[in-house]
Amino acid sequence: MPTDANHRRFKDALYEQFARVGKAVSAPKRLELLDLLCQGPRTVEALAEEAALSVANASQHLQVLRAARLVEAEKKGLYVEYRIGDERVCRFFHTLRGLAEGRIAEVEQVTRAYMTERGAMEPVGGGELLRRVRDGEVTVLDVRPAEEYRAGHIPGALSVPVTELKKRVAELPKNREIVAYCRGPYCVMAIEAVKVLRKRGFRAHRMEEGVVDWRARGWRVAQGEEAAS
Amino acid sequence: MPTDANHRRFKDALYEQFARVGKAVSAPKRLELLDLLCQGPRTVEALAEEAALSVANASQHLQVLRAARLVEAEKKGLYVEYRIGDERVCRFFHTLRGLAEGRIAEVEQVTRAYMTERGAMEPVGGGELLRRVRDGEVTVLDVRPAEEYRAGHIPGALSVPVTELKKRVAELPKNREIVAYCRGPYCVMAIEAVKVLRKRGFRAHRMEEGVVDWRARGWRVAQGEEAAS
DNA sequence: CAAGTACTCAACCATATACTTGAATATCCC
DNA sequence: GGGATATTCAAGTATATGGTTGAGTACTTG
Repeated sequence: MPTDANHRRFKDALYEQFARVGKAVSAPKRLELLDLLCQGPRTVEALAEEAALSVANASQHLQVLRAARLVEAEKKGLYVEYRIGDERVCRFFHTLRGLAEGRIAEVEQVTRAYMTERGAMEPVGGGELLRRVRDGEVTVLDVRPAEEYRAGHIPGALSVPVTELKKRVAELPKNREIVAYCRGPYCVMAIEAVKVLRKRGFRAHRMEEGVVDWRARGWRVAQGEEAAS
Repeated sequence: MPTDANHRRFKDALYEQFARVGKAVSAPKRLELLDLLCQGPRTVEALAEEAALSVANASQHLQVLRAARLVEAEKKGLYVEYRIGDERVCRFFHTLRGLAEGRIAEVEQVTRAYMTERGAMEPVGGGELLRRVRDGEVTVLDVRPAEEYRAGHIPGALSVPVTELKKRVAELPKNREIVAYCRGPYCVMAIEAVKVLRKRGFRAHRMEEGVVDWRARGWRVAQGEEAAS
């Protein structure tokens, strides 16, 4: 029997399976959806809205992601809730993103251009800031939408979506340093929040890391509403 | 100014850059090339041969990988040597493969079918075996082609390509346990080697892990010829 | 059961992609 | 310089893919 031909067939079959994952992350919009889903489960409509897609198109992309087993869908009454398949999927996405950041110069160019135009401050972050956040030395603000906070947040963080920040600024302690975070390094919500806070005299900083990075470090992630104050 | 539209443009540009990496790993053959390159640098011809591609086609795939900055090319006289861009690229490939293994059932089906047909033995491996290999408690055999051994091998391993094994079996110590490794879990060279060795009365085992896994653990990888005995 | 909502399906179009074939380029060796 | 070799380029083809539009399905609510 032609064992060489068999070997070729096996390899082809194997890499074809691996490529299912590759194909799933080969479209920009699917990466955006995946990124969003790493922040928490969502309905098709919500995803379409946030990624600037038609609902039908979003649905199709989600089915591709589902076929590659990267995301899962669950029918909840009238809605279909999509969620990330498991923790490793987010890790994988982050690995891909990190690789692109490290090796594709255009990534930095594109972000730098946008961030400076937006007047983004130094993207404070890194180990020291993370440690202070973890040890509770600062007031931590989660400025993402409330559902994302509920799906998972840094323990001790207050949920103040950036859209409500101006209204609720009185709730914040004036004398303590504030660290705001959102979805990650490319998310502008925390940048916006810091701008607002500084204008009002707070000592505020932005943390680049998001919940996924937090979890990746093996630190605990809290779920649900914030504890009563 | 329409800052919302700008934001959309930024996101689109950003995810498009990330997708360059995704697109690069969306074709089975490119994944195979990447896998081979993780074992060591090679010429276009050698890659085409091993991946069962025409030279022109291999060249085109390699250019796609290069455009995504995953591999690098260097002209060496008449040949062009392709190599992995950096360590992280191999890690990324391994992450992708691991994700596919963990989440796509077909991967296991396909391998199980082929492995049992080939009469593969239990895929011994895991922490304990790795430890014994690292601590030099067994004779370690690198059964890949000699160039791959030269590009990087487990310290202390002997280079005995599976193609030469039968001729050179006399060089091996009869009383010590032997552990053979090759490119990784889907590579059949070590399986073949173990089969040959056991038939000749050696106590031989296969290790699933390859050099990339070894390096990923932060252990030292040796390069060049083996030390004179 | 009728109306409304959230999602999926089917058909369609434009473009992108994998692969082939044959020619062009670059380098080495004589 | 001329011939041989390794790689890339260019053109062509069949198929796959991302996106649109409009109809279909499944569930909820009145």
